[in-house]
Amino acid sequence: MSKNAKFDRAEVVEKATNLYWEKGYHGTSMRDLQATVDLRPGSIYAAFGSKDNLFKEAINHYANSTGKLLQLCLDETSSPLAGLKLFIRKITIENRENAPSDMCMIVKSISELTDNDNKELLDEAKALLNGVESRFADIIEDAMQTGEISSNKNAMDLARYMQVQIIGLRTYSRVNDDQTIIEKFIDDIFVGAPFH
Amino acid sequence: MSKNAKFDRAEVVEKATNLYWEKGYHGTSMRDLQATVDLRPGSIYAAFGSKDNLFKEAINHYANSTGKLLQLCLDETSSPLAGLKLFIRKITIENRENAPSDMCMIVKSISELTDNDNKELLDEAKALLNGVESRFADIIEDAMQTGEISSNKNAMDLARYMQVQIIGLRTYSRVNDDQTIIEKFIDDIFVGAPFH
DNA sequence: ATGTATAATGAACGAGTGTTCCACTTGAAA
DNA sequence: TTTCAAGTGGAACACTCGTTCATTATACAT
Repeated sequence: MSKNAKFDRAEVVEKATNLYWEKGYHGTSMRDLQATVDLRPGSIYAAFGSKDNLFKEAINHYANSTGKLLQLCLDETSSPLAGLKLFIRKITIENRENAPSDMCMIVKSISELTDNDNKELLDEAKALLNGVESRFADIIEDAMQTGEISSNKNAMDLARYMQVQIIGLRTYSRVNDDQTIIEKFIDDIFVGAPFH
Repeated sequence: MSKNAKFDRAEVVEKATNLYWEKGYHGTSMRDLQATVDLRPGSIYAAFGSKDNLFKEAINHYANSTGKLLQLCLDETSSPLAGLKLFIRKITIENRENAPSDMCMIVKSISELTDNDNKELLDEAKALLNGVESRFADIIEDAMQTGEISSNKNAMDLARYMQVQIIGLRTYSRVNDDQTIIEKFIDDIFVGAPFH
């Protein structure tokens, strides 16, 4: 063996994630990254291999953190739907000021990446968004089990509905960030047609 | 006087728009543009000034075309809401294969541009999206006049609701492009809570 | 036919891109 | 204390970026 006391990898990924999240894949240069994670190219490339690879690790870290936040919301509320609602409130309102961007990093990535130029990263982002959707479906099935939602509904349909509302709302909130309007919209999501 | 038989400016803007729409602002290089509009840098810079300026013209052209499409949909249907629904169907399903991207170019731009690095273009895009929203509000007010919608609803609220649904659905359709699901979703938009 | 103002061309500029390479440093094993 | 594989720093590479500008081509007025 030899030396192994390097930088804190988790911390580097966290910082890289925030930069990619803010500026997007194309808007972030390796020199931007080098500066914000305070590492020289040699170290970054030894640890992550390429800009693409670092991005992949970043977006996975993002999805992971978001998943943990969702679980936290479910744990501190009394029902699946209440947890879901708290989660939406957190990402659209409460965590807004500290977040690098108003929008979901996965959605931003899906929006800017193309099949022609960045197929691999795009597919990664799509897979992660699908992961979120099936997590939503699980939660909704829990809600059907407890009777919070009528059990003759289709969980996948509702999960999809949730997904569209959140994507739409977060993007919309970049143009109109009136907090009361956003809050009202969140309330309306849960009395929307698919739930009846 | 002297020479004035130049290239067709409208045609150049159209081609530039499609490229920006597909690849985004950062993903499109001036050399990409030079190739697709078949002009040398000198001509482009004489006519448009800069990459930013050309983008501004492109996104305005896009908003204009979309506005015309919406009007067309209203003209060939029997009610404001039917027109709106046809419009949504067109942009999400019918025009899909010919379009450079599944998503709305304005939304893509709002998603990728930042206040720090591209404030001017971002503000332009936001203004255009707000323009769409007030157009929606006008249409909804028409629908209230004809009794298609209860007139104790708030037109701005409904316009905002439409906006969020369209943004969410178009983005979502990039991950799941099952046509029957998209169609079902469009139907559901118009029986959604805000309409009752 | 000639002169002239304007448009189009494309080489070139400096700065920035992702990435590589190698000399240097480090710290655990011997 | 010596050894040496692994980690780090930073100059440099080949290329691309947005943009400029001197040159050449063009078409109208005379």
